[in-house]
Amino acid sequence: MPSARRRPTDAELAILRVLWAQGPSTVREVAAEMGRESAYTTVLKLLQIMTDKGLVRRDESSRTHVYRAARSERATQRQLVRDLADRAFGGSAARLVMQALAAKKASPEELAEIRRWLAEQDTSA
Amino acid sequence: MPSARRRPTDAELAILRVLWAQGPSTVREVAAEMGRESAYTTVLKLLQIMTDKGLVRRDESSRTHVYRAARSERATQRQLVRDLADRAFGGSAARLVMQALAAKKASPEELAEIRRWLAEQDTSA
DNA sequence: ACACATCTACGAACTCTTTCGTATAGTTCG
DNA sequence: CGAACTATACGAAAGAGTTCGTAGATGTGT
Repeated sequence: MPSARRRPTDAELAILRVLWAQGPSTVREVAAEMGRESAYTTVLKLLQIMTDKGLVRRDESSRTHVYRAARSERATQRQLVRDLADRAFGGSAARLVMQALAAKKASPEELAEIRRWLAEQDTSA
Repeated sequence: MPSARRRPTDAELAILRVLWAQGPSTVREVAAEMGRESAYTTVLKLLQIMTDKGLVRRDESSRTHVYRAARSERATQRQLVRDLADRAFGGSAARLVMQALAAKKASPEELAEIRRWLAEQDTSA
């Protein structure tokens, strides 16, 4: 039973981002948020495919279907991070972390938040 | 002038990992390291494509060409992290970091290393 | 020289992703 | 009703990625 969790493609992720930000949405709402970059039917087709893949759930109770992300943003983020760690960092999340900190300057506030997080880890150890 | 830096595909990344670990290598050496997963000519074809894309450099001075990664492992890792941050974390590396720490348990040693890194950032600020 | 091994180049097939046009059916409102 | 609008479904094409077989050139050993 290969429940093989595949990572969302780029286009799929773009749609998921809208669903996470806006909550359950119709095709039109998603398409509107994505600007004129992609035609209405392109978004529709993607959402249909994503429904088949289990990435989104579809409420068909009204004629205009409403879609929502099947997995939370956090869970998906974790999956993507894990995947990247495996593919490019020998499975080490810690090494990924240090590259991440180097890749984009984090604001002092963000650094503080990370320190806080690390401190919590310490006390619970 | 689209110098558009695209991220390496999965198969390309698998080859880059071998080149980073082993240094400049022939097709045969790369293929050997990757096991029987992919045929010799598959690796060859990939390396040819990667040469065109500028992901690897090819030394043709001897009949058996020698390939090496065009960019360092670190630089590529940073690019991948930045790309993931943009696609899934609203561009925030810090948020990516916290998901990374949550996604895979880091060892105490790794956590210590991260703290050290953060401390350095502090003094240089 | 000949047989054999090894190398690169190339093309073709197959899959996956992305895009959008068209068909068709339900809804609204004059 | 019927015209205009809006929805889903579907097919098809274009592009990207991956795989590998075959062809042809080059090197090696007897």
